[in-house]
Amino acid sequence: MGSAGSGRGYATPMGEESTRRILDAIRAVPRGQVAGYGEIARRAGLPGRARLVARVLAENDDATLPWHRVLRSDGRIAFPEGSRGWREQCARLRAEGVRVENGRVRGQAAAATLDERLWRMD
DNA sequence: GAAATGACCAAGA
DNA sequence: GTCTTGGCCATTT
Repeated sequence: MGSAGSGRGYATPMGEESTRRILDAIRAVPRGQVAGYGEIARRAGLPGRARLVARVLAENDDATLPWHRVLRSDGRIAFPEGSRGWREQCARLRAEGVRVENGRVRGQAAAATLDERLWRMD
């Protein structure tokens, strides 16, 4: 593949390639299911870069992106309780049939199941 | 160029 | 169950 960037080898310092993959992975989450940052990062080909996923979400402008389906590994919402995004995510998850209890999502099993169900690499 | 920050994660107490 | 520590990486100051 041609170097999209100028002669500098890493002209693409994880700008669009990784970001695009992360967004793609998030979009791959089915409705009513949830995934963790680590899972998304791993699926995007960036193991250990969960923080990058968080940053991408914070910068994203896509209303069609199911960002509300992305939670912490504990199954908790990443936003501070009472915050705008917190309530938004909570409401949206509930609307999709996800059981949310006081900011905590009951469905860790769902996330684990997701791994087997959606991205199972035979 | 170094320090601080951030929608994080795993392990230990 | 909760809190703390160390570690990750990219952007900002």
